[in-house]
Amino acid sequence: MKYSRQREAIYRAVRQSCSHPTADTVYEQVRDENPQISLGTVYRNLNQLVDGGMLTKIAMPYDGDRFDGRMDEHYHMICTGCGKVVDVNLLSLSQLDSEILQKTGFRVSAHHMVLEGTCEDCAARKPSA
Amino acid sequence: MKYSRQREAIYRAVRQSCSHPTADTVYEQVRDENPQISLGTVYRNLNQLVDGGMLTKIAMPYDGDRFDGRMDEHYHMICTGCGKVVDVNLLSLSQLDSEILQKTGFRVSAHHMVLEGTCEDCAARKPSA
DNA sequence: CTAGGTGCAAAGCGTTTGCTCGGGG
DNA sequence: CCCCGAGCAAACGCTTTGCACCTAG
Repeated sequence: MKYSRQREAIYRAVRQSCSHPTADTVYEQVRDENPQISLGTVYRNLNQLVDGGMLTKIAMPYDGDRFDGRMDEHYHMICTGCGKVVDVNLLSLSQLDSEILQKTGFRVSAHHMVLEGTCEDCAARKPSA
Repeated sequence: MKYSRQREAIYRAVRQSCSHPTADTVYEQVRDENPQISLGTVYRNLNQLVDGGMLTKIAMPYDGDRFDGRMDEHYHMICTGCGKVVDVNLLSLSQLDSEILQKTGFRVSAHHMVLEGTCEDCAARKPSA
């Protein structure tokens, strides 16, 4: 892959962020140091970086995709209060695939999981929710 | 909710199907007995039925939403070979929420999970995949 | 009679793509 | 020098919405 200043900036923006940004958020941020960049370029590069195994795309239910610089297998939770997206480390899901294979013959190759709920901050802010 | 012939037909179409149809597939099917129906009406009614707790919407990663007449909690797997979407009954996921609450303080209220892989039929058809 | 539903078409939104120009190697 | 990438704008696919007419209750 040929180097470009824009891709470099996009890659850095996602890696440095811990908010699992959307393409649009990356665009906003990258424009600071690169005012001429276009949204199309951001999408193109995000997809290239995903294809190249440098980033992960998170398909959010009912919302635009988000991007993640963490490449180890994990899942995500979205807070219905503030919209924050946080990581879930792999817990008891490891045996799931073999359990499914045994029971259904379906050989799982990827998980797309997003949990929805209320984060600690929002629970503290509004205990009734 | 006021009765309408169209909503009736849409509801029946989703309940009778075991293929987790998209809005468009429902549209195609309902047009047989209701040629004047519009796609907008199909979307409107599907959403009303989901809001009313009569159907579930399945957010497919990287693809249009699908609808499901099964209302008990379960997940879905999509075959990367043939695109078939099948049900996964709840397995060892039940303790996941409390595990997450303990470790992160995030109170889970909903799961959005789609597993990707190869179904038994496709595995038989093309053993190398 | 009237609130809510339909059909139609246009708009919305996130994302992709065709084209021409520019810059990396 | 050549080709991939950038910038721009138009197109795209799925979904929603505004509007005028219709229909269940």
